[in-house]
Amino acid sequence: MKKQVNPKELDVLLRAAEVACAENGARLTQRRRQVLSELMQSSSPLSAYEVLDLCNRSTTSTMPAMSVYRILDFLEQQQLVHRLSSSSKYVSCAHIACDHKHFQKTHFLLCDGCSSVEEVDATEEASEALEKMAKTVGFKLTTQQFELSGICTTCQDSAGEGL
Amino acid sequence: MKKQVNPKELDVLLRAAEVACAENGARLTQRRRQVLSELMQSSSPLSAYEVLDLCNRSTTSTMPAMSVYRILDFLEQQQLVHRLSSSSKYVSCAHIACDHKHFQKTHFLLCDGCSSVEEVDATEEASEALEKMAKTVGFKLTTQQFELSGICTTCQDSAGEGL
DNA sequence: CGTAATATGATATATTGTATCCTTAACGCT
DNA sequence: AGCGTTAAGGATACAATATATCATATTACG
Repeated sequence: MKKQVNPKELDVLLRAAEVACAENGARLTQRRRQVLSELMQSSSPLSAYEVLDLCNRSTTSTMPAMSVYRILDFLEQQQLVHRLSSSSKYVSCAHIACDHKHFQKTHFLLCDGCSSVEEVDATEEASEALEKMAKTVGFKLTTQQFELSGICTTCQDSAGEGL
Repeated sequence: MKKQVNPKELDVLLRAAEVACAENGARLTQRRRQVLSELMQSSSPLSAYEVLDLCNRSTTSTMPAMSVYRILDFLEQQQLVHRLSSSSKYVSCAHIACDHKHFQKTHFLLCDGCSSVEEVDATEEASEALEKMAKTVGFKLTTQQFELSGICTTCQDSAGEGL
């Protein structure tokens, strides 16, 4: 399970996100911050409309769905959130506050049990094996980012117990 | 580019599909055959509604969208078609007429250029590398099937020419 | 300040996918 | 063949996801 972030951690993350945007000549506006914040606080991926509901619950003004999609697109471009195509949901990037770089080789491990998502880097080994695989049919890979289903440690452990 | 199937090849494929269903105690009904047939004849993935339109264009009676989804689900269970989650589209399986077995380790190479799809088996090497990668964060993979973007041979070749 | 670029609001609509209830077709059995 | 059971498909409604477009507001910056 993805751990909950406390207010202090959240603040650190949001500041880091702001810096990251600034470095790209972009701005982390109030709305964008709000959307990102909701995703950061969620222990599992959220749909665009779930994000919308959370945003509109926590403020007086109401945001249209269109804005959420626009903002999610923006945040995705900034590598601050990732879209999971297998579920049409969004997660905040796990590497916002560290100096981690994305090389288009990030993978997502989706837990069948608790819906949590683990973001991992491709190993050189895996990456090369996939490129080689593609090469056998003449394909030249442009991106490597995919979603693998499985069972996380927590759910593996709890499977034996209780029920 | 996926090659076009001629009527004779199509017939062979459909017969093989019929046999495959029978082996599972399932039936390839007229409607299911129709849906599968449309997918087999398409050189690129089709959305459910594209399939629907093709079906309703080629017959007098009209099928509701619900039926297409039901049938696509059925065909997917029978491993006769695959759903590409990155585009919400469907392709017919490349291994209907051969004795190929699916081990939940089929991958799809999606060409950015021509939208064609190549279905390939995971190599042992890639599969193991991915399992190992997952294991480093305690994940146990349940399925391995994903979609990789790239450029196919044809599009690579034509990129240098012409324009 | 004025203006261009960026961001957001508002509204409409397209696309993808499900729920539900009912009718029809196939199958298994005496 | 007749009958009950199950599987398949039709009809309708609607939910969820996503985009197009035009108007307004905010920001950057000369």
